[in-house]
Amino acid sequence: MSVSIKEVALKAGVSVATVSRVINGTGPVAEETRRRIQEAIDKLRYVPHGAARSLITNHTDTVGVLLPDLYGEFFSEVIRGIDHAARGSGYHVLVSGFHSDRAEIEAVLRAMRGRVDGLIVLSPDVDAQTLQRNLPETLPVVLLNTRVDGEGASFDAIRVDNHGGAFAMVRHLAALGHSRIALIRGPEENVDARERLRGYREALRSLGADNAGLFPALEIEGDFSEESGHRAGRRLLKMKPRPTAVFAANDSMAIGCLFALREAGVRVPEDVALAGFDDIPIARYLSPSLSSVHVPIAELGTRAMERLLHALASKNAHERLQETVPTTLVVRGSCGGGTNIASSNESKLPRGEES
Amino acid sequence: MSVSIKEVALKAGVSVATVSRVINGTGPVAEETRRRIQEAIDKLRYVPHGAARSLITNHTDTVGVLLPDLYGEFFSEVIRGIDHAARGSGYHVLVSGFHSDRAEIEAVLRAMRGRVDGLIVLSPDVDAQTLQRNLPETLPVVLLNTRVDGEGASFDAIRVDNHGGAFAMVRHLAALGHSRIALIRGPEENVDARERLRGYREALRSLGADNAGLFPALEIEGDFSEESGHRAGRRLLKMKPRPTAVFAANDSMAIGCLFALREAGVRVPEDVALAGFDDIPIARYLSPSLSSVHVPIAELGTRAMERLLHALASKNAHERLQETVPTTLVVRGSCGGGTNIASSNESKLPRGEES
DNA sequence: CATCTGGGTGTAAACGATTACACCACTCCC
DNA sequence: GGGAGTGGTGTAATCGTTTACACCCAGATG
Repeated sequence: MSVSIKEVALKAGVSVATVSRVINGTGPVAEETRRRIQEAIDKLRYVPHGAARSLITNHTDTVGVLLPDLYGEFFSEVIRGIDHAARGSGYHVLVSGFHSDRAEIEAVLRAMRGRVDGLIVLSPDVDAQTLQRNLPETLPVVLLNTRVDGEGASFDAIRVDNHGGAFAMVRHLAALGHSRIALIRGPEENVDARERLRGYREALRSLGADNAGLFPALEIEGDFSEESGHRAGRRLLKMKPRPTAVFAANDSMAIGCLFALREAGVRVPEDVALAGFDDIPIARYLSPSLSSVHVPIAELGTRAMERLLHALASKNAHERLQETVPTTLVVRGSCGGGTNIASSNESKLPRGEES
Repeated sequence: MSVSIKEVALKAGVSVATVSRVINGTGPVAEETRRRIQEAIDKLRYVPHGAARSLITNHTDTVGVLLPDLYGEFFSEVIRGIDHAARGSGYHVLVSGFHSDRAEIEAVLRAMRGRVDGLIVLSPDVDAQTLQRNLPETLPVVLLNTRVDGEGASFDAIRVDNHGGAFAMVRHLAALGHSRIALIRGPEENVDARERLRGYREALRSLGADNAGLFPALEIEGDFSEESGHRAGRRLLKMKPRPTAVFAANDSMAIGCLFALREAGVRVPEDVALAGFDDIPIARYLSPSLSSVHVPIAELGTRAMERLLHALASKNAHERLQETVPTTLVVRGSCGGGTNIASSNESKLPRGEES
């Protein structure tokens, strides 16, 4: 099998303790001894055994990341943000996906014991209770876009200002003169989707009572996938009177919808205005370029990691925080605010954190 | 600290051995005893300690994935494929990114010792030698799109048929009547980029000697990023005579280039035909939709994981294989093969594995 | 000269699990 | 009734590290 510290010690003619000391740079070692040991290490290609080490030191230098699905640009960006912050502090990242049934998430959670020092959980579908029950309370956890109701205060949490972003986008579309604004919803059980829906409804309500009566009819269901956006686009075209603007609860669905509209020969934004949510990188490269609510995705990951590092540093005795990251309105061609040459009318309207 | 097997044993009034037997379902245990132990486990919320367990059992049920960068859809797709296959077999995935300098990759490699049972390394930039030197030879490794020269036979390897795909695409463009076909190259040190370049050059050469004299002038450098594609697009517009077709060594650069062309009011495909490589999911949603060389990305990850599982099952005593995954030509609107309504002229031309 | 100091080193006990082996109490069978 | 099984359990070694503690041997100090 693999070479262990004992064999190094044997070869160098010293005890394992001394070898350990030169590896970790702890305690005094004579220069000559150090040289001999280093030589043995190199010659034998010795590499310390991570599991053994973390068994005694009680830390792993690894953080776990739990994601509901490894699909799409959103998650890859989050991971990138996390990995970046993690590596900067000498941590490794253990990524695990799960499909949202309770049994599986419990299994994954338990598998983390002894392998990670902390956890970042991104789970818009599963509530914090399930986590609570399956984790030792000594383990630092940061929740990302996860519903925390009531007792969630035992975890740190970061979430995106979904409500505020949706609200702002709908108001923007209305300001452009649209009165029949449709929404392509996200999945029912997803907390992001619910918040965006809430933002949409409240924006319409804030625009006057007569609109308020209309909105249920202008909501079309979707599940965040491009395909569901495509289906929604087709259903939308059959509605009469046809909506003059469509707000998709994420960019993937907006893209699917755009595709459906184009197939039908409907022009965007001339015939129908379109907007999405997330502002994934390709949004700007579509044509017309897609207006969207910008979410600083990678930054979200970075923030989460920073919070986790902080928890780790204070041995989880720190104050728990619930943080909301603001979103930004990005107006491009697809909602017809100006010309539809993508690059010329891009503008960012910063928004506060009111939510 | 966390609750250990000893405390469970104490509470249930049995020895740790019996508790272990209940947990792992090994050996006979009286029904009554089992019940008592299970009760203690539940009450104490006991979860076995992963590191301790893997120290003695000598396996971790975890595979490591090393990626040069966590950026973009390509990598997220690969991870998705790997994770899918891994979970299906009860393995976890430890993802780590690195920036391509040798020191960092060595550090990451060493950190894996004792934490993983096997490794999938995706490293188009770093050669296999460095790996060889920093890994115990008992560790199963699958290389993905990595250069293996000479002695690489000690690792399994999977790679994409870059050469064949590029060759086919250039031939296709030529068949459409283009004679001035430019290439936006990928980074010099990247093995995928090099193979695509080789395919491009050989295709031109195969088309006749007079073309052969031209090609060096029609190569523009890039680095696989959208931004470099954008720059390349601008340089391309200044060339005279202007190329009639552009083949970008990946889709990201094609997108950047498309953007540059559009800014300049140059129509695609009427004025300039455009094609990419990878066929990332958004390719079909651009307008015009992007012709590309399809690479089955997630499948690549899945295959790699399957090979790794096979190696694991045979304790790394299996036969090493070098496999080339075929690519497929996907003709869409951007290269002007027919009309440019995306959905109507999409076609896949299957290709063999000749390379 | 005895004592102290401190650098350099080894011994052995952890860490939290798994598992070979031994043991005991039965039943079964000749 | 004495072995041979067999189901149920405990003891203790083991995995590869780290680290508290003890030890030894200078040289310095009183």
